[in-house]
Amino acid sequence: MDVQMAAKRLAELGHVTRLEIFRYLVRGGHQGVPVGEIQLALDVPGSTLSHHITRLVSVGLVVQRRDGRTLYCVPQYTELDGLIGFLQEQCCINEC
Amino acid sequence: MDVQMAAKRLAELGHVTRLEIFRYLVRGGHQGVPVGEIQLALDVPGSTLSHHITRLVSVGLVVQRRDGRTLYCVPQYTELDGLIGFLQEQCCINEC
DNA sequence: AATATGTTTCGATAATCATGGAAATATATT
DNA sequence: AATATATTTCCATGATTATCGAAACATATT
Repeated sequence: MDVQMAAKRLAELGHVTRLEIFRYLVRGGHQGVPVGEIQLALDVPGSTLSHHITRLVSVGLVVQRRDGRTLYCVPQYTELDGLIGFLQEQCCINEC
Repeated sequence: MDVQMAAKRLAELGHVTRLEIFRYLVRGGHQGVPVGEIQLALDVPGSTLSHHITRLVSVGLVVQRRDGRTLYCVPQYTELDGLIGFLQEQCCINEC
């Protein structure tokens, strides 16, 4: 992962609401969580929530899958791992 | 580390210039790097650089130490570790 | 086809952030 | 004290972001 992509992903996770959304998704597992369930759980207005999810999707941290009327949001564990790896590489040059 | 602090730190690292500054500091080691050296290395105008460093300091990712005329910027490895830990906890609930 | 449910897009407003030149501050040297 | 070096603060401008109600869109059910 290059530094631009890392920065973009860090920026998207760098917002409390989005970080909480992502956390909620990760806890939900690989099958994904419906947008409506996130809305209920985190108590965020639909339009605001949609905006934040769009941003997470735009950097590849979340993927959406539709099943009938419900849209499932699936956290991309691999991308998060990559981001963690990037930070660790930075850190470990002089530390680990 | 609570979610607010994590989000704040992620947000500050979520900017290419700041991420590059931090990377440069980490590679510089524990003794720290003078502001002027960062400026030279990354080719950022002084006022802009100062602004970004201030932000990194404001969330505890960098600490400054003065020696004569030069201000050394010291990356806080422990805080970065904590942030990485936070992300890993999120990730590992369903994955690792 | 009409209605209900789930989610997004639109649109407007307020807030925050990024940028960099010029001037100011702090410390050192002569 | 005058000058040089290192860095910041001030200031203004432009850009991006956050917020959320209302309306629109998509899919399902009756």
